Amino acid sequence: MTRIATLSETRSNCHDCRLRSLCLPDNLSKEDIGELDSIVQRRKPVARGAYLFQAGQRFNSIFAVRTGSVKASTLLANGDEHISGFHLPGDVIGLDAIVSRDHPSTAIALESTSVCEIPYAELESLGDRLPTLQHQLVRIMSRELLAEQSTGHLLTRRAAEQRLAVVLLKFSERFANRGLSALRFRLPMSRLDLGNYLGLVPETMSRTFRRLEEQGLLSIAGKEIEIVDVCAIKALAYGNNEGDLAAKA
Amino acid sequence: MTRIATLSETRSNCHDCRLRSLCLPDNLSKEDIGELDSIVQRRKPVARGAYLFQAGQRFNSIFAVRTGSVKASTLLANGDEHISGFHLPGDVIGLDAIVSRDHPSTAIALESTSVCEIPYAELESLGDRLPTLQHQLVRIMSRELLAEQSTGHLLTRRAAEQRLAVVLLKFSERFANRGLSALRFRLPMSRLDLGNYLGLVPETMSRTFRRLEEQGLLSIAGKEIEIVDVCAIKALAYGNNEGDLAAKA
DNA sequence: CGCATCGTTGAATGGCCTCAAGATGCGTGG
DNA sequence: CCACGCATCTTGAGGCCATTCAACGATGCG
Repeated sequence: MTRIATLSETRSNCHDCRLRSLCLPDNLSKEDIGELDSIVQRRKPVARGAYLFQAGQRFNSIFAVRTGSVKASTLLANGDEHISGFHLPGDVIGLDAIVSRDHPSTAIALESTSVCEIPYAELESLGDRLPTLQHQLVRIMSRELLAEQSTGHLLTRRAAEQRLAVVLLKFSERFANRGLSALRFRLPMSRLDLGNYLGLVPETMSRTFRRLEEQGLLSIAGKEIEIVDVCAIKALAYGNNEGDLAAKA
Repeated sequence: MTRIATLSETRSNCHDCRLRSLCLPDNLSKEDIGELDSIVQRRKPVARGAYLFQAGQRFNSIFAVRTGSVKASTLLANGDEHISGFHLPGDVIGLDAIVSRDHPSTAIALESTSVCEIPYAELESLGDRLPTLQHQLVRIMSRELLAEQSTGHLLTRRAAEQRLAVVLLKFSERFANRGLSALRFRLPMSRLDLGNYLGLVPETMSRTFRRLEEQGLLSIAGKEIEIVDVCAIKALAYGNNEGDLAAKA
């Protein structure tokens, strides 16, 4: 809200952004980045719990997370919230709305979060002139599709411990891609939200975290997670899962 | 394998394709469709059980399903197969490979299946000249992303009956989009594959199908499915799920 | 017609959900 | 700085449902 903070936010640009390589400017020339930069809108941070956009709302822009984190959720017919994913800095949000006129899901900041807003009509026009930018948009969508597939269904089957192991490894990888530690990180969401995402109730989340800590695989302090035994976690997530279902001989 | 069948296949083109509106040619001018058509390769059908491509294989082309059906699967570290999705005529396959050099998953024909192969390098070049084609590619990827999100996690939570109800409604919708009946259709995959996709063992699949039939919601004859009570199925899938977990007051 | 894959049916085990209650943490206001 | 209130998190006991194990029936293909 202060003038100075707003200024320091707006002063930033794509070229100096340390998340550039994850985002739309990747592979672009210096001049092209300047053109992209001119259509990017940087606003003041979104407060914890505030909406970036709501489901059903008209789609106008995609958003790139600069700092903070965001959860994507939909409201089920019975009133339950269903969380479809979490977004970290460098992620691009709203790509699932391009095909329709409206946002299919709601985006809520998990903490104070600053985003770059990119009006889609202008991005599309710019892409018509800058093939490299267009290709990068397609690459980012392909990346999202890949991530969605690999997580979406690794969570369908498998026991609670395995689901948790998978999602922790996914976050570990994502933090590592952003230059942060792969073994010590802070999960930005509550246990309730993470459980919602995994299809587990909070009680099971609590018990499962405790079990993994007792087995010496994790060290937990609130939202701070330390992966103590990476090999064991990986084996649990992807490896020989004797407790798995549909085991083929 | 016969000469005539091959000829009748190769004779087809994008402009006459009845799946045009679901696929890349949608929104394109007649001339642009001709340009797209010139880079599309139509080969003889892929036999049941044969690979379109395998995980790890170099990515060169995307594929559009013309007739038949395809399952996408990955091999887990323990040797289990994990099915990440099913593709019907009009679907575009391989979009998740654009970001990397290699295919992340394997595509296997569930029946005799004919596809259009579209070399991606040529599509990209063509897209640089034809903005409408480029936009359509982005729209298709957005559509896939949306579908992946909505199915991927509706299956995470929920009981067996609800998972089955959700997936049957998804197929119903997809068949309807292709001009087929929304209430009577033939599932192209085995119960084992469908169970794998849903994270349920074959025994549970069998029992769940039978239970829905006994309740008068379905009529089943092998792979042929008839949805008898659509409302009840929808209520089960999305509605008031008292047996659901994480119910919020 | 024989074999292999797929599908079905029946018990028993185990894991996750439900319900209930207490503990912890954190932001707010006194 | 402390007290309060609320949301989040934890812990315990019990029940339900999907998996497991085992065996049989159906189907389809050579």
